[in-house]
Amino acid sequence: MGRSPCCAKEGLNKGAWTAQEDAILTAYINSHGEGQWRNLPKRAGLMRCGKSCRLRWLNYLRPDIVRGNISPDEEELIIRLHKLLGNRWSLIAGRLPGRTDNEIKNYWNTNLGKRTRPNSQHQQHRNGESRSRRKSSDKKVPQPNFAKAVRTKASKCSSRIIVSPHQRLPEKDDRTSGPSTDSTAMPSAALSPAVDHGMDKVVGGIHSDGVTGTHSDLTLDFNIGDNCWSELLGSDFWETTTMDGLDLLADGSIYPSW
DNA sequence: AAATGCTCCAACCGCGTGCTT
DNA sequence: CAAGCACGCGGTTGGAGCATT
Repeated sequence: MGRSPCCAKEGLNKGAWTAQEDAILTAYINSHGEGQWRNLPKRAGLMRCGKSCRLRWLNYLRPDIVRGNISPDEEELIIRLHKLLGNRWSLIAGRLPGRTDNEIKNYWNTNLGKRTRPNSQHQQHRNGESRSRRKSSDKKVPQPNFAKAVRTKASKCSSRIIVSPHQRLPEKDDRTSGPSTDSTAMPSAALSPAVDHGMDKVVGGIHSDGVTGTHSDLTLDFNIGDNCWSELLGSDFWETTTMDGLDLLADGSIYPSW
């Protein structure tokens, strides 16, 4: 099938977003809502590709984004979910309220990936000569001259900043008050039905308070098709996953037994 | 203090998929 | 049914800033 370019590339800004662009995009989405990404730049008056706008919104401007360091609980959860789901970053992100797939992917590539497989090709690539060589030779189109590009680099910080006041964070605080440091326990917010991604439905059915619940409440309804099962069976999932805390039902759903 | 190397993350790119025409 | 469109996803890259020499 022929594919048209996502947008006309001529005259569009690329690279870092300026504060002004951020403001325009935020204002537009606040008043018109998300979606229609292709037409959004034109309507909002942005010299950006729709894709770029979408990415900027989803990864940075969205009000419910949680910024700051990944907590140990989140890290644990990421590792577990990665064992379970592989590189399905969006699915994993759906289990971590306020975290974006991009952020988790970056975190994995820079931290967890290294730790779990220290001699990986990825690390060799990132640390090896190929990268430094690329840096000097592979030149892309120079970025346009922005008046002031916003470097949105997240600084290291010891505390998390919650942008949205109505965003309930994982019941971290609740749990820290108790002795529950069980490594098998998923942060309960991770079970919130925040995201439901098509075929890989990992629908956490849990009470909205995210605290109480029976087994049926906690059922992770893996709506897995044949292909996905064969993928799972063919992978090292059953070797790498301890499955402690997870029970497999005959209907294919997996629920935690803690 | 300067040069060089490395890390991290925002942003880009290309592809797959579902929906619409 | 095929073609085109729109969106979402995962992999990759660029470059600022930090660390080391």
